[in-house]
Parts: sequence; C-alpha cells; structure tokens
Amino acid sequence: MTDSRQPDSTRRSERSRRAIYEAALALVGEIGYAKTTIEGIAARAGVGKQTIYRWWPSKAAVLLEAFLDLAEQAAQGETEIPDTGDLAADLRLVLRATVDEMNSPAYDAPARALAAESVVSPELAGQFVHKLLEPQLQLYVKRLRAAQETGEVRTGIDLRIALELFTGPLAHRWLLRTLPLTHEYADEIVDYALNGLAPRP
Amino acid sequence: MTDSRQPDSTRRSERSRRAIYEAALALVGEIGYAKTTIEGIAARAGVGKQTIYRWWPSKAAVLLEAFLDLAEQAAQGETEIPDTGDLAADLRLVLRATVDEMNSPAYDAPARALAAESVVSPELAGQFVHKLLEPQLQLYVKRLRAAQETGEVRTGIDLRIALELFTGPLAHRWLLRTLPLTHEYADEIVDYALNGLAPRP
Amino acid sequence: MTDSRQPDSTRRSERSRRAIYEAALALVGEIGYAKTTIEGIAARAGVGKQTIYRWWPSKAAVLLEAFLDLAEQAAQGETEIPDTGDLAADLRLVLRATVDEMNSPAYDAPARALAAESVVSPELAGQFVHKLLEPQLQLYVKRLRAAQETGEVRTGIDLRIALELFTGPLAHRWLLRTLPLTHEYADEIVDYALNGLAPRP
Amino acid sequence: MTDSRQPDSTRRSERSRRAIYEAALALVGEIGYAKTTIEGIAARAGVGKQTIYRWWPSKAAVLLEAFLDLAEQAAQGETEIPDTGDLAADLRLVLRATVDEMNSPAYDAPARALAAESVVSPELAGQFVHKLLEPQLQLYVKRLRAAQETGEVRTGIDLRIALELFTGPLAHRWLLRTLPLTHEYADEIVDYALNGLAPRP
DNA sequence: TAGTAACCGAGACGGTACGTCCCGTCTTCTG
DNA sequence: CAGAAGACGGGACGTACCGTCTCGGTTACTA
Repeated sequence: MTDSRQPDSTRRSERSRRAIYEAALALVGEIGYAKTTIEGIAARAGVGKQTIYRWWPSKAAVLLEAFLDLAEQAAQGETEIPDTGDLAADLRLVLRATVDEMNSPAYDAPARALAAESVVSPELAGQFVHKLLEPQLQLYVKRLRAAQETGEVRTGIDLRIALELFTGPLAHRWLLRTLPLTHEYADEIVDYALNGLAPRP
Repeated sequence: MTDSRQPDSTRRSERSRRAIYEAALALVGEIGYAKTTIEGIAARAGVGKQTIYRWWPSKAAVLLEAFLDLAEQAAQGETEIPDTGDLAADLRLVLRATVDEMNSPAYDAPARALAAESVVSPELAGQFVHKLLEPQLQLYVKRLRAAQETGEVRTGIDLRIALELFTGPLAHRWLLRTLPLTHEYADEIVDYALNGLAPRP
Repeated sequence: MTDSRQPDSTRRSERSRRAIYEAALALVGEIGYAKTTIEGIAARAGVGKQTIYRWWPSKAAVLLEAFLDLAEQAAQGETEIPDTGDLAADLRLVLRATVDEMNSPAYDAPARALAAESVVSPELAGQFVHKLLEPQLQLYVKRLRAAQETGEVRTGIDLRIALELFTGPLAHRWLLRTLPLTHEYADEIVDYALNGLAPRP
Repeated sequence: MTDSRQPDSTRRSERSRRAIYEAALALVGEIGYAKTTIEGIAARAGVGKQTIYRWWPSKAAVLLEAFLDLAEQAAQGETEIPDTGDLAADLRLVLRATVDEMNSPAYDAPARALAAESVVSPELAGQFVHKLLEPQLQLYVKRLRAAQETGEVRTGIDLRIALELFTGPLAHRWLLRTLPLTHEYADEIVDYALNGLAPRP
C-alpha cells in the first residue's frame, strides 16, 4: 500500500528552495531563459543538482514556482478589480497597471519565458493558466458581472468571452511585440470594447 | 564597399534548401520543436550540418523560412478578406477559417514553435511579425476601412487597434490554450467587437 | 596553494579507465593511430567522451597510459639484463628480444604511434622517454658498468653514450623501416659496437 | 589507349607549385605539421584546393616534395663526405654538420614532420628513405669503403650496417629528444664506433 | 543517547547536441 | 582546360548540459 518515489517533503530544506527561486529568477533576468541551465541554477544557488531534480520535473517548473512565489509576494492585498461604479474608469486603471507590469523588466523576463514555454508545452500551459492566469481573469468576470447588474453591460453577454476583448489585444502586443504597449492603447481598447458590451440602444 | 563574410548565394543548392525546409517541417510536426535538432534536420535532409549553418543563424530561422515558404504556397490567391457588403458575415468567415487553421495539426506545430520563439527572441519576433503577421493584419485594416466608408464602422476609430479586438482574443486562446477555439467563439467575438465599432446611435 | 581545475581522482571509475585502455589499444591495432578517434575510443569503451577529456589531454596521452599499463603487465619480473659473465652473449640476447618485440604487431602499432607523436610533440616525448624509454636504457648502463668492472669494457667510456651504439641503430631501422630487423643484424651490431668499447690492446 | 586520370603536366603552373612549397614549409614552421591543413596551404599560396589535390595525394606528400626541393637547393655541391685520409676527422666533420642541421629550426620542423609521418606510414617512409635518406647514407658506405681499402676499417665488415653505428645514435637523440645533441657527443660516437670497426690488433 | 534514514552539496558518469574545422569532391567561372 | 574560388556531404573536434548515480556530511526522527 505504501510506496511512491516521492521524497519526504517535511524534511525539505527551505533555505535551498528559496535560494533556487532566487537563482532561477536572477539568471532568467540576466542571461535569458534559453541560456539558463539547471546546472547554472544549482551552482548559483549553492545547491546540488539532485536537489533540483528531486523536487521539480523541469527547468520550466522551477521557474513557474519561482514566479508564482514572486507574484504572491507582490500581490499583497490588491486581489480585486476596483468597483467605483464607473466601469470604464476601473478597467482603464487595471489595464494601465497591466501595461506597466508588462513593460517592467523584472516581470517581463520570467513571464515571457513561462509564456513561451506554455505555448509549446500543454502541461506547463495548464499549470500556468490554472495557477496564475485564470484567477486573474476571473477578477474581470466578477467586475463585469457587477456591471451587468448595474446595467452597464447588457445581459446575454458571455462574460468569460467578453473579458478577452480587453486582455487579448494586450497580450498579443506584449507577446509578439507587434506595436508598443502604452496607456493610450489601453484606454482605446477599453473604449472600443466596452462600447461593444454596452446595452443596445 | 561593405564586405561581410556571407557566402555566394548564386551558387546555393536549391535542392538542399528545399530538402531542409521539408525536413524541418516534418520533424517539428513529428517530434516537436524542442526535440528537433539541427543535426536531425541535416540528417533527414541528407545534408551536411555546415550547409545549414552557412545559410541560417539558428534553428528558429530555418523553421521561419520553411514556414514562410509553406504559407506562400498555401496562400495562392486568397490574399484578401472578402467584401460582400456585410462586414459581420465577412469577418465571421475569416475568423472561422483562422480557427480552423489553428486547430489543424499541420499548421499548429510550426506556427506554435515560431510564436514561442518569438515571444522570447525579439529578433525572430521582428521577422515573424514583419514577414508573416503584419501583412495578414493589414488585410483587416483594408476591410475595415471599406466598412468605414459605407458607414458600418464609425469614423475616428483607429483601425490598426480595432482589428486587435478580433485577432487578439483568438491568438490568446490559441497560444495559451485557455479554452477551446470554436466557430461559435469566433462568431461571438465578431458580434461583441463589431458592436463596439459601430456608429453611436 | 595552487588550485587547478583537476577532478577528484578518488571518485574515478576504474572500470571506465580499463575499458578506455583496451579500446584505445584495440583500435590502434585494428585501424591505425591516425584513424583512431576519441569518439571511437569512447564508443568502443562504452563511455562518454567527457570521461576521456576529463582525465587525459589528448589522444596520444590516452594511448601512452594504455601502453604503459600494458608494458607494466608484460614486464613482470624481467626487469634486468642478464649477467652471465659474457657481455656479448647477454647483449645479443637482449637485442634479439628487442628485435622480436619490434616485429610483433601487438607491440608495433601502439609503439610506433607513440614514437611518431613524440617526434613531433616535445611534451609527449618527455613523458614517453621518462616513463618508458629511459628506465629501459638504464638497464644497459647497469650491465655495462658491471662489464667495466670485470674489464670487458674499458674505463673512461661514457656508458650513457655507449649504449646508444646498440639501441640507436635498431631504433633507426625500426622507425623508418630502412632495412629489415633480424637477429643477424642485432648480432652484427653487438659485435661491431662491443669491439669499440673493448679495452685498447 | 590513352586514358589515366593524370592531368597534363605540361600545362602545370610552375608559379603555383612554388607557392605551394613555400606555403607548406612556412606553415609547418610556424604552426606545426598537425595544425597545417591543405586548406591553409591553399589559402596561403593563393591557390585553389583542387590544385593541390590534383598534383599530390596527401599533405605529407606535399611537404615531402617541398622539403626535397629545399634540400636540393641547399646541397649545391657538397654531395660527398670529404676524404682527407683521416677517417675519424672526416666523420667528425660530417657528424658535427649533421648535428648543426638538426639543431637548426628551419630544417628541424619539416624534417621532424616527415620523419613522424614516416614512422606511421610505410608509403611515405618508402619515399622518404628512397629519395632523401638512403642517398645520404650511401655516402657513408662510399667513404667507409675507401677507408677499408686503406686499412683503416677491417675487412669483413658490412658497411651498410657499420654506418648505422654513426647515424643511428644521432637520429635517436634527435627524434626522441632523449639528451642534447652536441659536437662533443658526435665526436664521442665517432670515437667509440670507429674503434669497433678498426682492424683487430 | 546511539542508530539510522533522508536530505544535502558535490560532482563523475553515459549520453546528445552544439557550432566549428577540415576533409576530399564537385561545380562554376576566368584567363 | 588548368586554375581560383568555394559550396557541398561528411565526420571528428572539444564543450556544455542533460538526467542519473554514487559519495561523504549533516540533521532529525526512532529504539
């Protein structure tokens, strides 16, 4: 009945885990994801390679956890889209913040790396979406539902689809760098998209 | 005047080039981009490794050219978004076709690989966007401009931004596999987005 | 004090070392030194290339050690030139044995390869001479010194030079294959050379 | 009746041949034989690779011809061992000259390279011995025969063997760099060896 | 309080692929 | 048609990492 080859996580070294997170994020920031190696992370963290292989299945998994850990620390409190009663204003605020985040190097490098890996690896994508992306998208659903109740958004709209009118364009510009990501762009997107969701006259 | 160490392209072997394209696309389709190696492409194409290194700077560059070549052959004629006078219908048609393409394995594998690499490599992204993506997006600009003239789209709209309301959401779902890409989804996107671009009452 | 990037030799795999010796000697015997490659040795030994590069600086160094190992096993006991009281007879015996050795394929191939490399590489020559050749030559010095004491060789002779009258000609014929190496030739050399070392009448 | 794949040597470019000789000797002197490549010789000589492959079968063959050409120019006239009536003096002179030659870099590099290749390649060795070495050794035979007639060397001696008492030791020291090659050493060798060839009292 | 089981840093190991260098052949164009 | 130039298929180089595997050493729970 017993068995399984999993190690005993109660004896896990917290110190090593944190060192690995830091080394992984630092290396991805400094030399990029492709040139970051497990050996490099281990060396930088002052850790044996086996300690990484024991707890993570891949380089991408290490980075995902490191990034989640980072995001968790960063997101202390601000886990809601504000509701001032003015939907357009609220969305502009959030989308502008997103634009700023995407333009900040500390966030950009690891997030891009994870996104790129996710594009190509369904397993990682699943984790990435489930643990990071979807929870954030659900915040939009929640805010849009509130707006639906106040009549700012017409009934019959599929909110899970509607939110993609806001996030999709931003993500697209960010991922493929087609054109610059600016506050003005964010505002414009909010303007056009919101118009599409408004009640028909 | 300049110089540069480029080889003499007039003496290039056409046979080798085509064999490399085919090998690259086949391998990416069969075993995935990550497991596709330059040695593997060379072996499959019956070509020396140096012949690849002589003409391309990286695995991604090979695949990009191979994919462009493929796209060029595929896109014989259909280089326009139809204009039946009914913008919504025309866009639904195009977006449904795009959905089908994204769901077809032959297109999916190399396109994903290139997109993933582009996310992480600005150089490749530049090529990818300039040679493949932007020309396609300009077709939307053209069609939307026609619609603007017939009054289906209100004046003052930035069409280069507007088109992203259609393509952004699709791209997002495709890249990160958040939710299934269906014709219904495409229709919904057209519905919501077009509403946002319509003349104000 | 120093440092150096040498690996930890206490953890070295004895099994791999022996396999590499055997593979190297076998390949040199079968296909010749020039066609023997490090990749080939590694493959034949069932070993990673890095395991060779970790412990040896070059193909020649591998072969030298393999050959030394072989010579060590072969030379169990016979580490002296016999002293029957008859110098000429003793030298004939030794030189005939040397001739036989040089004519035996198992010895010939690796020994030639090492000699050839030594001709061209002072570093290897140093090792080759110090570890293999000079110890053997000192046996001649010892035997000749005994002969000097019995009056068979005249005083005032530099024995380190004298021995070269015996070994030099043999080596020359062997290395450049000018003429066949026979027992009769060895006897003749002993005859002429010993005459030159005998006390003046 | 015609045939054979040999090119027409009457149309051969003398200019190219000389440039190849010079490039080969220069490269062997500067970077060593092992690092000298046919491509490198061609580039340095300003010659196409095919021009080398057309006329020579191997790198070693090029160098051999280049060296023979060099030796031919150097040996204008002095094609004899002097005969002053004093055999010992004559041999000391020749052996000292040989020592000097072996110690001169211009001679040393290509000669070592050819010797090393010859050790390992019977074909080249044949050429090397037949065209370069044996003619020189025959000069010793001639001089020793003269000495035999004057009674300085005893009858019954095989002169082709006898000469190796002089040249063998020198060659040995030179090839394997066991000990320094000096005039004193040459004198000693002449002394010991000649004693061995002298008529028995 | 000793024994022992596991994680840990370290790094050697059998491998795969890298990107480079040359090999010897072949092809194209020039004198 | 020899020769300069150099692209080609091929193979080995020496390096970098992969993921697995021992090897002491150091904890931290059991007997």
